Amino acid sequence: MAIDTRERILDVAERLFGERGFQATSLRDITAEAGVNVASVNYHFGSKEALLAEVLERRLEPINKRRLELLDAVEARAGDGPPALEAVIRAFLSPPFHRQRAWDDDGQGFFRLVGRIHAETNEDFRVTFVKQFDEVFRRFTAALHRALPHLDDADMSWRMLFMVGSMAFTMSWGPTLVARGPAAARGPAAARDPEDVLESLVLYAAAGMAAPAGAPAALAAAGRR
Amino acid sequence: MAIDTRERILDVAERLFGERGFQATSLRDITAEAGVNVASVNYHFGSKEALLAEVLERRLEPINKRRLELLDAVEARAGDGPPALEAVIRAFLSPPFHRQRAWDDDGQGFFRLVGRIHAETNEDFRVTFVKQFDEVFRRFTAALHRALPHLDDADMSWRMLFMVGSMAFTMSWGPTLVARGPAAARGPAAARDPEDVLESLVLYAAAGMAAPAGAPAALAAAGRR
DNA sequence: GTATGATTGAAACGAGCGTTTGATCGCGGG
DNA sequence: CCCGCGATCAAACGCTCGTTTCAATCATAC
Repeated sequence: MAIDTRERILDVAERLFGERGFQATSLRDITAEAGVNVASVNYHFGSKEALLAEVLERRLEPINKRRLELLDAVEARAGDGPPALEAVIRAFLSPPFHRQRAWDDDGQGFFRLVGRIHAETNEDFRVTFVKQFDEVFRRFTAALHRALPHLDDADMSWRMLFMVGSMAFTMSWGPTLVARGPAAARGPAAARDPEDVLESLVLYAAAGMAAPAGAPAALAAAGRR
Repeated sequence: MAIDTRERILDVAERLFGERGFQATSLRDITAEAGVNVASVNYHFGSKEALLAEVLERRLEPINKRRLELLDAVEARAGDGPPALEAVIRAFLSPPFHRQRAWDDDGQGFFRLVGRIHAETNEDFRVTFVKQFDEVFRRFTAALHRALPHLDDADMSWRMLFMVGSMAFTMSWGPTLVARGPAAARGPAAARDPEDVLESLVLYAAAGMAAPAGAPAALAAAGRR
């Protein structure tokens, strides 16, 4: 019926998974909206989980490729010296945002899906999901270590987790807050361009990353407990 | 059968919702593990969603109360001057962490649940969920505005979103990464005390919050695009 | 000791799920 | 012309879900 059944399923699934979550979206919801038969999902993808994997990979692959390209450029510019912290962080954060030209764009489905996926599905799927980022994490960890030599491995790991958390949360909640959030989180100009939010996030993450390393609690304990 | 059926259900539900997510946990899973009848959930709570709401409220209410107490103390100490940024942020971030004495503690269920819940359930539930934080957000927004007068409303809203994102993500993924994360996110000392992670997060968030305000993209566009 | 209202129990309900089946369609190559 | 094959379709399968029913049980006050 459709020009390309596979593509139609992927498009609708991306949007619905993003809007309602993976578990809460049924294959019948997807296929009805795409105007295709229920069986076509299992025919083309094998299972609902495999469909999710393909939805994610279709978008994440180019995003992670772009991240590495941008990092290459930043490191080339730095030569032998340490790369510029803000540039490294921008290389990491900007690719997913550049799919999102406006908060109510068509790309919103994927945008929110990526935010959601970090907290959904089971432990096994998390491991699979994380694997897609292995090289990206390795490269960016190394670059950030060069830019921030005062951080040890543990500090760096946790701070990267903080940064990813800010990003994921913004992608997941940004559209909600802009559209109809609580008064406290909706300033007069809160609904800014996604590009502005990216800039804001880059500044925030760069400052957070560059914060002085704290003493372990074991050492500070006497003064605090 | 049990000493208190209600309490047993709440305890098990908290843990399973945290481990597997809300949608992926069935009432039969919960009641079987709690050793009570399936019907008792609907008898005591009315529905599965109402059970989730009660699981959350049981923990969030004291946490938010504690946040406001700590903020009161910080503001009292500041007198008429601006409150100390790091102290305000610590007042916000520390209460949920203080339930989590170790990464494999009993409190882990709730810890992960709070992280999860930010990305799960439907849009309607989000609104309900956010309402629980109305006063907390208002008070902390005001305090942070006093500590950081250079930020406008929009900047402040987004940066608070970033901070909450780091917190939620850490609560959701921390246990996973500590237990069996990817090599890149597992330094030799990554599995530090939750208290250390809290300190790390406070430093990160304080530095991020204090970052200079960026120019809107519209103004910076010429130089960037 | 029995009446009473709260609680628990086993069983079933109807709906919806992901998946499978087997017939049918459309169409390019022999 | 029809064969073969990938794609699509309606229908059904088996299962699990949240919820409901209604009888049995318990604790307590009289």
